[in-house]
Amino acid sequence: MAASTLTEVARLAGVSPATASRVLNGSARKPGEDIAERVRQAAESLGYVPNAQAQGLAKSSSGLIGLIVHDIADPYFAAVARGVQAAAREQHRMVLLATTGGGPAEEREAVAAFAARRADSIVIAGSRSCRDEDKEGNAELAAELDRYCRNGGQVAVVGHPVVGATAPEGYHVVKVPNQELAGRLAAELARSWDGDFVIVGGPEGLLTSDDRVRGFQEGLDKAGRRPAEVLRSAFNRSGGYDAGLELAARIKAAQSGDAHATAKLCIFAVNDVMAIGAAAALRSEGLRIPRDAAIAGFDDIETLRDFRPALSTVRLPLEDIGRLATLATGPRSAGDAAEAASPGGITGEVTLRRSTEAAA
Amino acid sequence: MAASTLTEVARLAGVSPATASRVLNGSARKPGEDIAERVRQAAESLGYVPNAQAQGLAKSSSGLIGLIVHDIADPYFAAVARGVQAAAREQHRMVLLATTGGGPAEEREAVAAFAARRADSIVIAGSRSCRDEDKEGNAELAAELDRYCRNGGQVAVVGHPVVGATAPEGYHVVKVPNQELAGRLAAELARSWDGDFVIVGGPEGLLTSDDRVRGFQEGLDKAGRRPAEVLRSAFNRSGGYDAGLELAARIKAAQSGDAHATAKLCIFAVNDVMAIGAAAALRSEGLRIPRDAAIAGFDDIETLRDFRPALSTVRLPLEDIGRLATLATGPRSAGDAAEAASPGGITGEVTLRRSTEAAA
DNA sequence: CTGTTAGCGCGTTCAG
DNA sequence: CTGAACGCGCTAACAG
Repeated sequence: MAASTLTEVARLAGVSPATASRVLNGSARKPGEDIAERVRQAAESLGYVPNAQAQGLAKSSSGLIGLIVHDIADPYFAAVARGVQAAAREQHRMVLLATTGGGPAEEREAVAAFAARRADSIVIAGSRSCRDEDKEGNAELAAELDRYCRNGGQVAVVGHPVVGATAPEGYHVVKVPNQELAGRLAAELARSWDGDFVIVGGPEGLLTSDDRVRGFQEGLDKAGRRPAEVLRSAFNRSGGYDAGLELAARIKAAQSGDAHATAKLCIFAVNDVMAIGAAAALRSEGLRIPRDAAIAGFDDIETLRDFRPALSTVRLPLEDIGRLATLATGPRSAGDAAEAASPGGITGEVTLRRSTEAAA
Repeated sequence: MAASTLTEVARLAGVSPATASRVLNGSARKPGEDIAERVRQAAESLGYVPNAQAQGLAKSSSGLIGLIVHDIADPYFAAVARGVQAAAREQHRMVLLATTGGGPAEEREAVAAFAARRADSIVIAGSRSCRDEDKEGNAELAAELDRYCRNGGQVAVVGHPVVGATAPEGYHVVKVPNQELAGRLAAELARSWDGDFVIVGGPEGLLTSDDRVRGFQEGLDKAGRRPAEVLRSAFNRSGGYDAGLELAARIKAAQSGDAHATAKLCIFAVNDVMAIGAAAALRSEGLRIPRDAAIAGFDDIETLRDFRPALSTVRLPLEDIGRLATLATGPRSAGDAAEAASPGGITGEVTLRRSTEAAA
């Protein structure tokens, strides 16, 4: 009761399997139109569906592209995934999805699984970590990727290269100017904001977070402001919420204290989701934005754009990032075309909105 | 320069490929521990990665599960995808992702592609459509699914069966009580809301939308309220926004009109994303919620929970839905276990929040 | 232009 | 308990 095979189609059409293969798949040479039609009819009537596994085995190329994310329900990754999916579709490839929660060990597992499935390429979308506890995991991940590339696989990493990875043939990095953009955000904010700044960052060692923190501090410095204090918490909504609670307590203390000359705080959360969490915490403590504190994020997540007060942030073309990563691992021409389309690589845009307006 | 094969491992270990296969994969028969260790060492030193394509060919079972969504960046689908992914991972299966934009023709394509890859099962997460224009597409999709099931594939559809599909062996439907829940939402709203209701629905013929519209009307009826007018627009944020603009105009007209006795409107958008769009439109027209109008959604999308005013909605366990669909298509035991775990199937919960509070 | 042959890498009978 | 042979479905070299 299994699906019908090419051989069966060929038999029904009264030709050899090779001929059937030539007409049903884009072979270089075209059989006669008369016989071709017969084969097509046979295939149709049998409901023939080619076995991609067998094709892959024979051609050693699967048409599969593996995508590794921390969490597909996180809108950041969902947006990147959309780009990957769209580009894959254009290239007639299919996306294999793996979610890892961000641990290098699980990422290594995912790479191995993709390698086993003979995925033609792999896109790693999640932020890299260089924490000590991840050191071993990173090394193993690097080794796995290295082997994968040596076997002809293509890899694209968003943001930073995998820590410790040598850069073999077929290893691409889609650079995201997190640091520079965070610096520009700081510069723009410094223009309209007199008070102090606080940064709500992810765990130390998360490269994306670290870049944004560093860039923001640089921006402040160039604007002649003193460095911001950095609060560390989880790189998600709940981390932002925790940090927000802490900040709310401080703000309320300052407000009720005698030294109420303390200027208002501007909070920079290293991503939008954390910023929303922090904002929720402030609100739950009875504070209002931007009256009692300003807040800015990073990424410009689409779903969050209707949030009020509108969140100041840095727009990142997440979909393009996914698309670019995919194209980089695709056929030669596609990668070049992508490079030609956006020569400088990914770029973002500081977007100031209501949440950081100085007016009380 | 390709990956090393089982044969190479066997040669290095000085055994036959069959033996190597037996030790490296969970075969029924266990070779001697001494030789097993030698094989493992050889595999390790060669960096052997089994070829899943070949395994699949030999065993005719790929360990792949195909997931079809309208748009992976839509938080609804992203949440379902997370559940599917999690369940797949537990079963040591991998997820193949396809996004179709909702058209039956593209869904058919996706099913065919999954079938070609010999996915063991397919989960279809997007709402079904019974519009006339989709009739032909639905029929072809149904035929494709039918064939897939006949060839031993497992299918799970979230919400409604594919229109026109016979229900072959291996065809499961994860039922979602949209109608009943919408009815309960209407009932609860009717308790605290005196004014009229308006429904912002998706295009007519979108089954999920239709169910929610119908259920809401039923709920109103049972509560002794008159039926709500139904506005139709796209089943996404932008559709909600369009409808919101229209409603804003009406509300403003009513407010400035002499007959200002017109009671306030309560808007029910058939999903959260549309509700947020509608809310944004009202706001952009200078109206406030719930002062000038109340609004409720459906789904309880996680990312939207920090939205203010907090959105009244119906909580749907999206992740569980994905998980259940996946388990239903899995090994016999898994499906039964899932059924045992939630015997009545999916259930939701009406959640009233600030956006529909009657107090001005 | 078509048919035949030989693998792709692995699981799984069968003998030994 | 091990090894040799065959087949999974298809493509790519040859031969006709």
